[in-house]
Amino acid sequence: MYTELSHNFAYLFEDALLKEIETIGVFKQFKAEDTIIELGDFIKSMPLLLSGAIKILREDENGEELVLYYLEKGDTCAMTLSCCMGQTKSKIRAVAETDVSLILLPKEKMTEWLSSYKSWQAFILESYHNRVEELLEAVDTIAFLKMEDRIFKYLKDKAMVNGNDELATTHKQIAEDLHTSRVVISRLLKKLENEQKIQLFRNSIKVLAL
DNA sequence: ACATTAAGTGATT
DNA sequence: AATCACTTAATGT
Repeated sequence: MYTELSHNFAYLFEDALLKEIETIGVFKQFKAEDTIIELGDFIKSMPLLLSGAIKILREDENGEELVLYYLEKGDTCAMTLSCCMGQTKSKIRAVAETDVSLILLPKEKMTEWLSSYKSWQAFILESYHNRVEELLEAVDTIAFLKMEDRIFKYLKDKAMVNGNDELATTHKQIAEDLHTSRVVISRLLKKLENEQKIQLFRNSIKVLAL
């Protein structure tokens, strides 16, 4: 675990902190599609992403959902940060996009290290900054982009975090992620295919214009 | 052979 | 962009 840890975080944290993370952190793995955080969960520890990607979704009481952004290696979850501070329930759902490995750190440590490690403080602030930026981008996408552009952006993002331009997904799933109907997705995907931007197959889509 | 799920399409709002 | 209604194609049992 230490090798994986230092591989991802050595440039961020000093040795003493890496050692602490190594002894205190709990290594965990998830398979693709596994739910990592459910809506309403109490957060008692914060994750450091070592590998894979996590999809962050907003969801209402009816199970209607909407993808906000993805987390990748070296990231941590901003929701976790604010939940650890305020003792509140999670307002988002986190689902493993790919196979994921991460380290869980108890929330007491995360606040304790804020004062004891400069590098930790910088990392937390930087993470907050990045998450806010991503949230704003998500808002812009929903507010200002037409559905057709949203789909294409979604496909590109998905290809990016998966490291694969062949996406194993269905029109129905895309519709759920973007919170629209399947028929709309099918139509616009067909249009994108005619524009030579993607190729459609049953249960998969190949993104051409990356 | 039959049922189920994924995807394509015209018409309407 | 959403919804309805219907068709076609692929896949599972």
